[in-house]
Amino acid sequence: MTHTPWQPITPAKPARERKAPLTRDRIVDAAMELLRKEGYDGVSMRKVAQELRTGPASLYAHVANKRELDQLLVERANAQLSFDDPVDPARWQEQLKDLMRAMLGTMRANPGVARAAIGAVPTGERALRTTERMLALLKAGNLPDQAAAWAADLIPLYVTAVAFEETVQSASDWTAEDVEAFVADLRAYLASQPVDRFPLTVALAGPLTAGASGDERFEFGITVITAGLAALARP
Amino acid sequence: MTHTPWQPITPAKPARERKAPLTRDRIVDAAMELLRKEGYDGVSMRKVAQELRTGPASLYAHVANKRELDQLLVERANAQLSFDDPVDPARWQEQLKDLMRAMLGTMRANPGVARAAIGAVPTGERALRTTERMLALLKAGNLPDQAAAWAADLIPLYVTAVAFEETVQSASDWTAEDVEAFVADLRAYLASQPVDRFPLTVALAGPLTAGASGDERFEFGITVITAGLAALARP
DNA sequence: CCCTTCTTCGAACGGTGTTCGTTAACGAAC
DNA sequence: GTTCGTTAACGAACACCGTTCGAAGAAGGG
Repeated sequence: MTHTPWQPITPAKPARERKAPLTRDRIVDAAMELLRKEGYDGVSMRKVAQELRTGPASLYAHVANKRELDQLLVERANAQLSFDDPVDPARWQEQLKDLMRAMLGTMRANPGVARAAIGAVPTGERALRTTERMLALLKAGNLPDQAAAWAADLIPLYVTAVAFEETVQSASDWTAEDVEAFVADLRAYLASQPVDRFPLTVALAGPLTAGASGDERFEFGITVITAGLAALARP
Repeated sequence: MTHTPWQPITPAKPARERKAPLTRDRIVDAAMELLRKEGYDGVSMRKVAQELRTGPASLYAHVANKRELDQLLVERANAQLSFDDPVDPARWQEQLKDLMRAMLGTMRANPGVARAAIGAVPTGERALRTTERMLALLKAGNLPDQAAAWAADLIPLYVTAVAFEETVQSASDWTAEDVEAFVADLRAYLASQPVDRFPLTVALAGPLTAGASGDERFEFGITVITAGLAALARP
């Protein structure tokens, strides 16, 4: 209905322009940029493809699926971690805390990575370096093998969960003031509960909503975990 | 092309059949059933509506959006928790562990709830009861207010993260054998790493992959957390 | 009986991950 | 130098998703 008969059906030549070849790395680059710019939900196969001036189908020649791309993003973020100071058995607890802070740091620097990392067994080379470091610190703390191994599972789980919670909270377009207002609302809500049914919740409405945006909560968490691990150390 | 001229254009009467009125509860019921049957990804507004023999738009008169429905599901699952034995200061650590076990239990019984709960501040009435119970146990353990409050945040975070990891692992169609095979593969992968770069990872390949499907890992976690909290108790 | 208010819901919008089948490009073999 | 086979690129489509709009029916009050 739109083209006259003498026009060829195939529109002459799209003349596929010569462009830089698509590679895994270029895909991860583009995805990472998108992740930093727009968060996890901003990373879709379509947008990544568009960034590379192509269609979504082209990506599947280099990446199995979205989950694999997610894992590659986690791996890329993990690569930013580096452990300079050598393991010092006398300071293993502080060094372990430093490692957890660093892990949270990279996740904060790349918002959305936590969402991709949670519930994905990290098997990349970079993740292995982190695991190795963690195990070294735990063994320096004289933990039994099984305890060290399970701790190496527990720690990333906690750090990732914290980071994930943060990125959900600051999702999309919340400003610092929005968060503050939300926390204030929550505090008021808790304080307004019936005292006879929830006496402690009402009494602790303040502490419960304290340090929501700061690092104090996280510091508390890593203190608890480190202390708990130290309690398991062999004499 | 299908109806003859003398038929009226409008098909007489859709005669909207009289049906049980849609309510919040019926929607949550249907969603909960779907959640249990097909996991979190099986719960979509469309499928819930279909289960109720209506269209997705109908749900929005009773539920603000998907996030609210998720929270209602979490609330529903929380309602299954009950705390019968009174707080006993002498046994606060064991009682706290029991609470964590119960929380994980309800999340396991309703696969997908963890996914809905993670990163959502629980403000429902049932969630408050859990918080209250937790605070009571922590205060029984002589923890300072701020420590108790932050612990009441840390504990659900950990339990939810564990449950979420489990539901991702057992997502959709993995059988117990599949999980076992995956774990075996992972162990072999870890053991095959270069010894000079990852000595501990290689040496601990066994412990690292132990107890993946059992409760030992979780027991380890709650032991660490409880011990860490006990270390913060006021003298 | 009418008028208002609320519920229901078909249709559509703009997104998502993924697959299919065709087309273009390139390296090797003749 | 030309042909051939392999592979990367990609347009189009599929089957979904959450959400919105507007019209139609039901229900209640005056």
